[in-house]
Amino acid sequence: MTVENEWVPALLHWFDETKRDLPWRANHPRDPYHVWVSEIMLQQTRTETVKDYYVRWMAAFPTVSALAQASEEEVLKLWQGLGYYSRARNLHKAAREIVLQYHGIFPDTLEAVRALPGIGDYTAGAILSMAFGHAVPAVDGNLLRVMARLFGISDDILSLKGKRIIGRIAQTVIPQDRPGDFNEALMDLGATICIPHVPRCGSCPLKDFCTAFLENRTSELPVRKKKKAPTIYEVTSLFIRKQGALLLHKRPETGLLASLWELPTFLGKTEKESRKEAERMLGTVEGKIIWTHRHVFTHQIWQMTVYLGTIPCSLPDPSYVWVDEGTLGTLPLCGPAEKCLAACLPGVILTR
DNA sequence: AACGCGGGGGT
DNA sequence: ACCCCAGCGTT
Repeated sequence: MTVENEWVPALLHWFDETKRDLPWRANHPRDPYHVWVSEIMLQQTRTETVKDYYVRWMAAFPTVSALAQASEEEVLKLWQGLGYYSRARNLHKAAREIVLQYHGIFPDTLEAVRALPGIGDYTAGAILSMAFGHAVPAVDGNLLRVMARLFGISDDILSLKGKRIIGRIAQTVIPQDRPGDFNEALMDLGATICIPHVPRCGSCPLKDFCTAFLENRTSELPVRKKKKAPTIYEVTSLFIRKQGALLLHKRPETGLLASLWELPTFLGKTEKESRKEAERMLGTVEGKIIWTHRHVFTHQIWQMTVYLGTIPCSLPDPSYVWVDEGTLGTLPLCGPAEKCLAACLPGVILTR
């Protein structure tokens, strides 16, 4: 298969003229640690959201070894609110591997980078191309969307087949002298022009080459499978204070919101069911509702009711802890807890 | 291949 | 109400 690639110089020229000014693009040449952290933060996360987290992260953990020396709780605290918390745990784990196995020097081969926890095909390609100049495509949602439109590919872009077809084309056309710029140019184009719903084809540097534009198919491409509907849970949480301390629960080390702190929280199919479970675990629930909230995850919805609770005579297990209100700011809180406490404990510092 | 895993912004 | 975002790991 031959691939017409006259669009590549047009893309690179457009990138040279209009590339976005982002915190992780400040250094030249790019530092692999900086590229790595930014790419992990950007997984499934918008650029605007990442900016502030990235700046705070680099101030706290300026190098791989600084990150390796931090505690997991510090790392999670900086990640609080960003979501997909295994990303933070894997960054931390990988930093320790890099220190132990590579003397703190970021590895520069595809095999070694790809083997680090939290780094898949996309992130490996991004780091190798941007930090080391290797001709490896970074196949993310932007690249898949842009290429599907450019070449009129109607396979599901998230299927293995779709990714394989597009990845092969990208590997063929990626310029050996500017692989990192090529990947970033496609991301900028995907983020600002070739956007998901209604692309801004009028200002696209590739419109003369784009199958979807020329055939008026931009509304049909790319093809993606629909996601399944979330499960709805009724949730009872308890707000229990004792002498300036608040009863919190540390979530398990795996699963949803792993290792984050929350108000004691109990899920059920019905409100009554979740409240019964709260009673069984911690004793009396007072009738007073102090806060309600609908928290939407990707695949679950929590219909939450927070009650005032009485002080239990005993705690079920060591994951329940009385936390002094002055130290709440040092704990990584999960989203629902952070929102509830911001509303119910005005004036208490929740961020370090 | 399907699923779990967050949170927020856009339409 | 959806949709999607600079995806990865597990099953």
